[in-house]
Amino acid sequence: MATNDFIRAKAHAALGTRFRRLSEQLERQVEALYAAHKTDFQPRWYPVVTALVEHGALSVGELAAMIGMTHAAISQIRGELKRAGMVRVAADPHDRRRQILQLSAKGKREAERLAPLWATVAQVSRELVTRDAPGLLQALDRFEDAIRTNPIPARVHALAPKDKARRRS
Amino acid sequence: MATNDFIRAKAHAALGTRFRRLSEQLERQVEALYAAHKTDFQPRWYPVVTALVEHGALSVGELAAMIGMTHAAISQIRGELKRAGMVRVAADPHDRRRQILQLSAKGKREAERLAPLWATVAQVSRELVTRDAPGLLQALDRFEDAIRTNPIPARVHALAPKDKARRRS
DNA sequence: GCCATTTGCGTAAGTACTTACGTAATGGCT
DNA sequence: AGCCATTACGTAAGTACTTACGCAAATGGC
Repeated sequence: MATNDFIRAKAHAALGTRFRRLSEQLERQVEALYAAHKTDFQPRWYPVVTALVEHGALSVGELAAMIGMTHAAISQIRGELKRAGMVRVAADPHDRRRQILQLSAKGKREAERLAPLWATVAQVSRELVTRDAPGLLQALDRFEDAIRTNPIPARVHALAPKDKARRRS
Repeated sequence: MATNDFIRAKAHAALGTRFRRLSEQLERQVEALYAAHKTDFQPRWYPVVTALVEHGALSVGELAAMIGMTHAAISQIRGELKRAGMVRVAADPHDRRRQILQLSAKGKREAERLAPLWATVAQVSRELVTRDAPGLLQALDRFEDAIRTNPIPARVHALAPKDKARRRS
Protein backbone atom coordinates (compact mmCIF):
# COMPACT_ATOMS: atom_id res chain seq x y z
CA MET A 1 0.00 0.00 0.00
CA ALA A 2 2.87 2.32 0.71
CA THR A 3 4.01 2.20 -2.92
CA ASN A 4 0.57 2.02 -4.57
CA ASP A 5 -1.46 4.05 -2.07
CA PHE A 6 -3.69 6.28 -4.13
CA ILE A 7 -4.97 8.18 -1.12
CA ARG A 8 -1.50 8.91 0.09
CA ALA A 9 -0.55 10.12 -3.36
CA LYS A 10 -3.63 12.35 -3.40
CA ALA A 11 -2.06 14.12 -0.39
CA HIS A 12 -3.97 17.28 0.53
CA ALA A 13 -6.85 16.39 -1.77
CA ALA A 14 -7.96 13.35 0.23
CA LEU A 15 -7.39 14.22 3.87
CA GLY A 16 -10.88 13.23 4.96
CA THR A 17 -10.49 9.75 3.53
CA ARG A 18 -7.05 9.57 5.06
CA PHE A 19 -8.25 10.35 8.59
CA ARG A 20 -11.19 7.99 8.20
CA ARG A 21 -8.94 5.16 7.14
CA LEU A 22 -6.59 5.70 10.05
CA SER A 23 -9.50 5.76 12.45
CA GLU A 24 -10.83 2.47 11.10
CA GLN A 25 -7.41 0.84 11.28
CA LEU A 26 -6.80 1.91 14.85
CA GLU A 27 -10.24 0.80 15.94
CA ARG A 28 -9.69 -2.65 14.42
CA GLN A 29 -6.41 -2.99 16.26
CA VAL A 30 -7.86 -1.89 19.58
CA GLU A 31 -10.77 -4.28 19.13
CA ALA A 32 -8.33 -7.12 18.67
CA LEU A 33 -6.54 -6.01 21.82
CA TYR A 34 -9.75 -6.04 23.86
CA ALA A 35 -10.61 -9.49 22.54
CA ALA A 36 -7.14 -10.71 23.55
CA HIS A 37 -7.83 -9.35 27.05
CA LYS A 38 -11.10 -11.25 27.33
CA THR A 39 -13.21 -8.14 27.83
CA ASP A 40 -16.46 -7.18 26.15
CA PHE A 41 -15.44 -3.54 26.34
CA GLN A 42 -16.03 -1.63 23.10
CA PRO A 43 -13.69 0.99 21.63
CA ARG A 44 -16.58 3.42 21.15
CA TRP A 45 -17.21 3.32 24.95
CA TYR A 46 -13.74 4.53 25.83
CA PRO A 47 -14.25 8.32 25.69
CA VAL A 48 -17.50 8.14 27.66
CA VAL A 49 -16.27 5.74 30.32
CA THR A 50 -12.98 7.55 30.89
CA ALA A 51 -14.80 10.89 31.07
CA LEU A 52 -17.04 9.42 33.77
CA VAL A 53 -14.01 7.99 35.59
CA GLU A 54 -12.48 11.44 35.71
CA HIS A 55 -15.56 13.53 36.39
CA GLY A 56 -17.91 11.17 38.22
CA ALA A 57 -21.23 12.40 36.90
CA LEU A 58 -21.94 13.99 33.53
CA SER A 59 -25.03 14.67 31.43
CA VAL A 60 -25.51 13.43 27.89
CA GLY A 61 -25.03 16.94 26.61
CA GLU A 62 -21.87 17.54 28.62
CA LEU A 63 -20.37 14.30 27.34
CA ALA A 64 -21.33 15.21 23.78
CA ALA A 65 -19.66 18.60 24.08
CA MET A 66 -16.43 17.46 25.69
CA ILE A 67 -15.99 14.45 23.39
CA GLY A 68 -17.01 16.30 20.25
CA MET A 69 -19.90 14.07 19.18
CA THR A 70 -23.63 14.56 18.84
CA HIS A 71 -25.92 13.86 21.77
CA ALA A 72 -27.54 11.14 19.69
CA ALA A 73 -24.25 9.23 19.50
CA ILE A 74 -23.79 9.59 23.26
CA SER A 75 -27.36 8.39 23.73
CA GLN A 76 -26.57 5.28 21.78
CA ILE A 77 -23.41 4.61 23.75
CA ARG A 78 -25.38 5.23 26.94
CA GLY A 79 -27.87 2.59 25.90
CA GLU A 80 -25.11 0.05 25.32
CA LEU A 81 -23.37 0.87 28.59
CA LYS A 82 -26.63 0.58 30.48
CA ARG A 83 -27.40 -2.81 28.95
CA ALA A 84 -23.89 -3.91 29.88
CA GLY A 85 -24.51 -2.77 33.46
CA MET A 86 -21.68 -0.27 33.25
CA VAL A 87 -23.59 2.92 34.08
CA ARG A 88 -26.48 4.25 36.13
CA VAL A 89 -28.67 6.95 34.63
CA ALA A 90 -30.85 9.44 36.49
CA ALA A 91 -32.57 12.71 35.68
CA ASP A 92 -30.91 15.80 37.14
CA PRO A 93 -33.28 17.02 39.92
CA HIS A 94 -32.41 20.61 39.05
CA ASP A 95 -33.29 20.24 35.39
CA ARG A 96 -35.27 17.16 34.57
CA ARG A 97 -34.42 17.28 30.90
CA ARG A 98 -30.82 16.43 31.72
CA GLN A 99 -29.85 12.77 32.03
CA ILE A 100 -26.89 12.24 34.31
CA LEU A 101 -24.62 9.28 33.75
CA GLN A 102 -22.43 7.72 36.41
CA LEU A 103 -20.39 4.54 36.39
CA SER A 104 -22.05 1.69 38.25
CA ALA A 105 -20.03 -0.40 40.73
CA LYS A 106 -19.47 -2.86 37.90
CA GLY A 107 -18.44 -0.04 35.60
CA LYS A 108 -15.92 1.20 38.12
CA ARG A 109 -14.46 -2.25 38.58
CA GLU A 110 -14.16 -2.81 34.84
CA ALA A 111 -12.57 0.59 34.31
CA GLU A 112 -10.12 -0.15 37.09
CA ARG A 113 -9.33 -3.52 35.58
CA LEU A 114 -8.71 -1.99 32.14
CA ALA A 115 -6.78 1.05 33.34
CA PRO A 116 -3.36 -0.65 33.07
CA LEU A 117 -4.17 -1.74 29.51
CA TRP A 118 -5.25 1.78 28.60
CA ALA A 119 -2.08 3.14 30.13
CA THR A 120 -0.02 0.71 28.09
CA VAL A 121 -1.83 1.63 24.89
CA ALA A 122 -1.21 5.29 25.62
CA GLN A 123 2.45 4.55 26.27
CA VAL A 124 2.79 2.54 23.08
CA SER A 125 1.06 5.30 21.18
CA ARG A 126 3.27 7.98 22.72
CA GLU A 127 6.45 6.09 21.89
CA LEU A 128 5.27 5.43 18.37
CA VAL A 129 4.38 9.06 17.76
CA THR A 130 7.54 10.35 19.43
CA ARG A 131 9.69 8.10 17.32
CA ASP A 132 7.87 7.96 13.99
CA ALA A 133 5.57 10.95 13.84
CA PRO A 134 6.85 13.70 16.11
CA GLY A 135 4.64 16.73 16.18
CA LEU A 136 1.58 14.80 15.02
CA LEU A 137 -0.62 15.79 17.94
CA GLN A 138 0.22 19.44 17.72
CA ALA A 139 -0.38 19.37 13.98
CA LEU A 140 -3.79 17.77 14.55
CA ASP A 141 -4.60 20.40 17.19
CA ARG A 142 -3.82 23.20 14.81
CA PHE A 143 -5.58 21.58 11.88
CA GLU A 144 -8.75 21.13 13.91
CA ASP A 145 -8.65 24.71 15.13
CA ALA A 146 -8.04 26.02 11.62
CA ILE A 147 -10.97 24.25 9.97
CA ARG A 148 -13.27 25.18 12.80
CA THR A 149 -12.28 28.82 12.77
CA ASN A 150 -12.40 29.10 9.00
CA PRO A 151 -14.13 26.10 7.41
CA ILE A 152 -13.18 24.68 4.01
CA PRO A 153 -16.22 26.09 2.12
CA ALA A 154 -15.45 29.62 3.39
CA ARG A 155 -11.82 29.24 2.37
CA VAL A 156 -12.79 28.02 -1.09
CA HIS A 157 -15.30 30.84 -1.37
CA ALA A 158 -12.63 33.35 -0.39
CA LEU A 159 -10.64 32.22 -3.42
CA ALA A 160 -13.62 32.32 -5.79
CA PRO A 161 -14.04 36.06 -6.66
CA LYS A 162 -10.47 36.18 -7.95
CA ASP A 163 -11.15 33.09 -10.02
CA LYS A 164 -14.28 34.68 -11.54
CA ALA A 165 -12.42 37.84 -12.50
CA ARG A 166 -9.77 35.76 -14.23
CA ARG A 167 -12.44 33.92 -16.19
CA ARG A 168 -13.78 37.13 -17.64
CA SER A 169 -10.52 38.11 -19.29
CA MET B 1 -13.95 22.81 22.49
CA ALA B 2 -10.34 23.85 22.43
CA THR B 3 -10.35 24.56 26.15
CA ASN B 4 -12.68 21.75 27.25
CA ASP B 5 -11.80 19.12 24.64
CA PHE B 6 -11.58 15.85 26.51
CA ILE B 7 -10.31 13.94 23.49
CA ARG B 8 -7.57 16.44 22.87
CA ALA B 9 -6.57 16.24 26.50
CA LYS B 10 -6.51 12.46 26.26
CA ALA B 11 -3.73 12.93 23.67
CA HIS B 12 -2.14 9.62 22.72
CA ALA B 13 -4.84 7.62 24.49
CA ALA B 14 -7.63 8.64 22.11
CA LEU B 15 -6.05 8.89 18.66
CA GLY B 16 -8.67 6.72 16.99
CA THR B 17 -11.48 8.94 18.20
CA ARG B 18 -9.44 11.95 17.16
CA PHE B 19 -8.97 10.81 13.59
CA ARG B 20 -12.62 9.77 13.35
CA ARG B 21 -13.77 13.15 14.51
CA LEU B 22 -11.57 14.97 12.03
CA SER B 23 -12.81 12.75 9.23
CA GLU B 24 -16.42 13.50 10.11
CA GLN B 25 -15.78 17.23 10.33
CA LEU B 26 -14.03 17.38 6.97
CA GLU B 27 -16.71 15.30 5.30
CA ARG B 28 -19.43 17.64 6.60
CA GLN B 29 -17.57 20.64 5.27
CA VAL B 30 -16.99 19.09 1.85
CA GLU B 31 -20.66 18.08 1.67
CA ALA B 32 -21.65 21.68 2.28
CA LEU B 33 -19.26 22.73 -0.48
CA TYR B 34 -20.78 20.30 -2.98
CA ALA B 35 -24.26 21.52 -2.08
CA ALA B 36 -23.12 25.10 -2.66
CA HIS B 37 -21.90 24.02 -6.11
CA LYS B 38 -25.24 22.50 -7.02
CA THR B 39 -23.83 19.03 -7.57
CA ASP B 40 -25.15 15.70 -6.35
CA PHE B 41 -21.61 14.44 -6.08
CA GLN B 42 -20.89 12.57 -2.83
CA PRO B 43 -17.66 12.84 -0.82
CA ARG B 44 -17.41 9.06 -0.61
CA TRP B 45 -17.26 8.90 -4.44
CA TYR B 46 -14.18 11.07 -4.70
CA PRO B 47 -11.44 8.45 -4.33
CA VAL B 48 -13.13 6.07 -6.78
CA VAL B 49 -13.96 8.67 -9.41
CA THR B 50 -10.55 10.31 -9.33
CA ALA B 51 -8.84 6.92 -9.52
CA LEU B 52 -10.89 6.17 -12.63
CA VAL B 53 -10.05 9.58 -14.08
CA GLU B 54 -6.36 8.82 -13.71
CA HIS B 55 -6.32 5.16 -14.67
CA GLY B 56 -9.28 4.80 -17.01
CA ALA B 57 -10.38 1.29 -16.11
CA LEU B 58 -10.00 -0.49 -12.78
CA SER B 59 -11.53 -3.54 -11.15
CA VAL B 60 -13.35 -3.52 -7.82
CA GLY B 61 -10.42 -5.25 -6.20
CA GLU B 62 -7.85 -2.89 -7.66
CA LEU B 63 -9.80 0.11 -6.42
CA ALA B 64 -10.18 -1.46 -2.98
CA ALA B 65 -6.43 -2.06 -2.77
CA MET B 66 -5.27 1.35 -3.95
CA ILE B 67 -7.81 3.26 -1.84
CA GLY B 68 -7.37 1.13 1.25
CA MET B 69 -10.97 0.01 1.66
CA THR B 70 -12.77 -3.31 1.49
CA HIS B 71 -14.16 -4.54 -1.81
CA ALA B 72 -17.61 -4.43 -0.24
CA ALA B 73 -17.32 -0.66 0.28
CA ILE B 74 -16.18 -0.21 -3.32
CA SER B 75 -19.10 -2.38 -4.43
CA GLN B 76 -21.48 -0.08 -2.62
CA ILE B 77 -19.92 3.03 -4.14
CA ARG B 78 -20.06 1.33 -7.52
CA GLY B 79 -23.76 0.77 -7.08
CA GLU B 80 -24.34 4.43 -6.30
CA LEU B 81 -22.19 5.62 -9.18
CA LYS B 82 -23.98 3.29 -11.58
CA ARG B 83 -27.38 4.52 -10.46
CA ALA B 84 -26.15 8.08 -10.92
CA GLY B 85 -25.04 7.21 -14.44
CA MET B 86 -21.45 8.02 -13.63
CA VAL B 87 -19.82 4.68 -14.47
CA ARG B 88 -20.06 1.72 -16.81
CA VAL B 89 -19.36 -1.74 -15.48
CA ALA B 90 -18.28 -4.81 -17.43
CA ALA B 91 -16.71 -8.17 -16.64
CA ASP B 92 -13.06 -8.51 -17.60
CA PRO B 93 -12.96 -10.91 -20.59
CA HIS B 94 -9.68 -12.37 -19.33
CA ASP B 95 -11.06 -13.15 -15.90
CA ARG B 96 -14.79 -13.04 -15.65
CA ARG B 97 -14.80 -12.76 -11.89
CA ARG B 98 -13.34 -9.28 -12.19
CA GLN B 99 -15.70 -6.33 -12.63
CA ILE B 100 -14.13 -3.42 -14.46
CA LEU B 101 -15.29 0.11 -13.79
CA GLN B 102 -14.93 3.00 -16.20
CA LEU B 103 -16.34 6.50 -16.12
CA SER B 104 -19.30 6.96 -18.44
CA ALA B 105 -19.46 10.01 -20.74
CA LYS B 106 -21.57 11.67 -18.05
CA GLY B 107 -19.07 10.68 -15.40
CA LYS B 108 -16.23 12.21 -17.40
CA ARG B 109 -18.14 15.45 -17.91
CA GLU B 110 -19.00 15.71 -14.22
CA ALA B 111 -15.41 14.99 -13.19
CA GLU B 112 -14.20 17.62 -15.61
CA ARG B 113 -16.72 20.10 -14.26
CA LEU B 114 -15.65 19.44 -10.67
CA ALA B 115 -11.92 19.32 -11.32
CA PRO B 116 -11.41 23.06 -10.66
CA LEU B 117 -13.28 22.76 -7.37
CA TRP B 118 -11.18 19.76 -6.35
CA ALA B 119 -8.05 21.65 -7.26
CA THR B 120 -9.17 24.59 -5.13
CA VAL B 121 -9.95 22.33 -2.18
CA ALA B 122 -6.51 20.77 -2.53
CA GLN B 123 -4.94 24.23 -2.67
CA VAL B 124 -6.87 25.41 0.38
CA SER B 125 -5.89 22.24 2.20
CA ARG B 126 -2.25 22.61 1.21
CA GLU B 127 -2.08 26.23 2.36
CA LEU B 128 -3.83 25.37 5.61
CA VAL B 129 -1.49 22.48 6.37
CA THR B 130 1.59 24.44 5.30
CA ARG B 131 0.67 27.32 7.53
CA ASP B 132 -0.99 25.68 10.52
CA ALA B 133 0.12 22.07 10.54
CA PRO B 134 3.41 21.68 8.72
CA GLY B 135 4.64 18.13 8.54
CA LEU B 136 1.15 16.69 9.07
CA LEU B 137 1.15 14.55 5.94
CA GLN B 138 4.57 13.11 6.58
CA ALA B 139 3.60 12.38 10.16
CA LEU B 140 0.47 10.58 8.97
CA ASP B 141 2.55 8.59 6.46
CA ARG B 142 4.91 7.42 9.13
CA PHE B 143 2.12 6.72 11.63
CA GLU B 144 0.28 4.55 9.11
CA ASP B 145 3.41 2.66 8.20
CA ALA B 146 4.29 2.13 11.85
CA ILE B 147 0.94 0.64 12.90
CA ARG B 148 0.81 -1.55 9.82
CA THR B 149 4.34 -2.86 10.30
CA ASN B 150 3.92 -3.42 14.01
CA PRO B 151 0.27 -3.19 15.09
CA ILE B 152 -0.83 -1.88 18.47
CA PRO B 153 -1.70 -5.29 19.99
CA ALA B 154 1.77 -6.62 19.12
CA ARG B 155 3.37 -3.54 20.65
CA VAL B 156 1.31 -3.89 23.81
CA HIS B 157 2.16 -7.59 23.93
CA ALA B 158 5.85 -6.79 23.53
CA LEU B 159 5.62 -4.75 26.73
CA ALA B 160 3.73 -7.42 28.64
CA PRO B 161 6.43 -9.95 29.68
CA LYS B 162 8.43 -7.19 31.35
CA ASP B 163 5.29 -6.04 33.09
CA LYS B 164 4.60 -9.59 34.37
CA ALA B 165 8.11 -9.93 35.76
CA ARG B 166 7.65 -6.68 37.63
CA ARG B 167 4.44 -7.90 39.11
CA ARG B 168 6.12 -10.94 40.62
CA SER B 169 8.55 -8.94 42.68
C1' DG C 1 -8.67 -34.15 -16.93
C1' DC C 2 -9.99 -33.89 -12.14
C1' DC C 3 -10.41 -31.59 -8.05
C1' DA C 4 -8.89 -29.03 -3.96
C1' DT C 5 -7.74 -24.52 -3.14
C1' DT C 6 -7.63 -19.75 -4.02
C1' DT C 7 -9.44 -15.55 -5.81
C1' DG C 8 -13.00 -11.90 -7.00
C1' DC C 9 -16.93 -9.77 -5.72
C1' DG C 10 -22.12 -9.22 -4.79
C1' DT C 11 -25.06 -9.08 -0.87
C1' DA C 12 -26.60 -9.18 3.92
C1' DA C 13 -25.85 -7.80 8.36
C1' DG C 14 -23.35 -5.25 11.77
C1' DT C 15 -21.07 -0.96 13.52
C1' DA C 16 -20.59 3.94 14.70
C1' DC C 17 -21.27 8.08 13.43
C1' DT C 18 -24.73 11.90 11.65
C1' DT C 19 -29.27 14.65 10.78
C1' DA C 20 -34.19 15.09 11.51
C1' DC C 21 -38.06 15.04 14.32
C1' DG C 22 -40.70 15.39 18.38
C1' DT C 23 -41.62 15.93 23.33
C1' DA C 24 -40.77 17.84 27.76
C1' DA C 25 -38.50 21.18 30.61
C1' DT C 26 -36.63 25.65 31.44
C1' DG C 27 -36.25 30.59 31.73
C1' DG C 28 -37.09 35.28 30.27
C1' DC C 29 -40.51 38.60 29.45
C1' DT C 30 -44.96 40.74 30.00
C1' DA D 1 -49.30 33.35 35.93
C1' DG D 2 -49.06 32.73 31.05
C1' DC D 3 -46.70 32.75 26.78
C1' DC D 4 -43.13 31.49 23.93
C1' DA D 5 -38.35 30.92 22.44
C1' DT D 6 -34.80 28.02 23.67
C1' DT D 7 -32.71 23.93 25.49
C1' DA D 8 -31.98 18.77 26.50
C1' DC D 9 -32.29 14.45 24.77
C1' DG D 10 -34.69 10.01 23.09
C1' DT D 11 -35.66 7.84 18.80
C1' DA D 12 -35.87 7.00 13.84
C1' DA D 13 -33.66 7.15 9.71
C1' DG D 14 -29.69 7.93 6.92
C1' DT D 15 -24.68 7.42 5.87
C1' DA D 16 -20.26 5.04 5.15
C1' DC D 17 -17.48 1.99 6.63
C1' DT D 18 -16.61 -3.19 8.17
C1' DT D 19 -17.10 -8.53 8.54
C1' DA D 20 -19.48 -12.70 7.10
C1' DC D 21 -21.29 -15.55 3.76
C1' DG D 22 -21.86 -17.64 -0.57
C1' DC D 23 -21.27 -18.40 -5.47
C1' DA D 24 -18.63 -18.49 -9.64
C1' DA D 25 -14.30 -18.38 -11.94
C1' DA D 26 -9.57 -19.27 -11.99
C1' DT D 27 -5.40 -21.69 -10.62
C1' DG D 28 -2.28 -25.31 -9.81
C1' DG D 29 -0.97 -29.97 -8.33
C1' DC D 30 -1.48 -34.75 -9.32
